[in-house]
Amino acid sequence: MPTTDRAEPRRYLQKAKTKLDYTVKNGGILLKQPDFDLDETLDCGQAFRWTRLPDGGYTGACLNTPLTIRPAGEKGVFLLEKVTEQQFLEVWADYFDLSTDYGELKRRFSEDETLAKACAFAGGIRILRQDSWEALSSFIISQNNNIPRIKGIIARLCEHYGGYPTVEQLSGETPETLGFLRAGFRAKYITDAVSRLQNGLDLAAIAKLPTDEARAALMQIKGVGPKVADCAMLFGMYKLDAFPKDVWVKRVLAEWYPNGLPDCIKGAEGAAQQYLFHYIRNIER
DNA sequence: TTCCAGGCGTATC
DNA sequence: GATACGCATGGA
Repeated sequence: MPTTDRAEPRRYLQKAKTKLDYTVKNGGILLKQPDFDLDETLDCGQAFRWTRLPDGGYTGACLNTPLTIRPAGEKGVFLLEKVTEQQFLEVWADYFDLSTDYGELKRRFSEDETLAKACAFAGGIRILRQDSWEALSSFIISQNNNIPRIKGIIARLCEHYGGYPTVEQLSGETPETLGFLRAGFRAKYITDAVSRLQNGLDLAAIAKLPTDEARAALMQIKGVGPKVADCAMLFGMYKLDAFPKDVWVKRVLAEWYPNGLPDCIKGAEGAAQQYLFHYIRNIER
């Protein structure tokens, strides 16, 4: 699928608030971005198609635009291989949310003592701006499931269709014909989402709704509850105020915020959620 | 073997 | 609205 299928291309060019620091080099892009860590961003349960390479690089894709990105020596410097400047600006600067100042976000969050620790623990987390359908379908598959198996199901899905399937490509499938995914009870949720998206439900339109209305619209789909809806909104519609409450975040709330979340995260609850999610998942095991 | 996983639908009160 | 339970599959 061509990159023009992304819902809001050229967002970086339209809405840049921070200076992009990059150079064109060796047929790729050398990116300098201090608030960015590949493990913390690409292997933290936001997206399920990135594979870690022996040197700490990652290979994966946004819809069907592939990428290999590697650490380029010093900390905070990365090489995006075989990427033109135009593709970098139109796809990857947006996908990696390079127009958002995470340094400023972390300073704001760090007014809160627990969040200060979470931000210091993994300061290289960024919110990936994924395709809305890819994020929605991925998180439908994620429910009551573990990350290695989620990756396996999505890998089988992409292998079968020769890339991430569109709603159109899935329109003829039934839970039975999707048996090759070994997705269990989630297969019928995928086909229900496909059916509704082919019959009026419109992700691009939902993305423009206020968060509460968007959540209600997404929850019409069978198998989409509050948590999956918020993940679809946070990772697939860049609604930073979405706050997915999974088992880990429920532990965060019970153990650290029995009296509610601090005001310093207002408007960026989803980003704060990622720091807290990663923190509790990695210190309690 | 048993427990559990980035939950949700359904039944029941 | 709250709580209890089943659910497909397979990693640990």
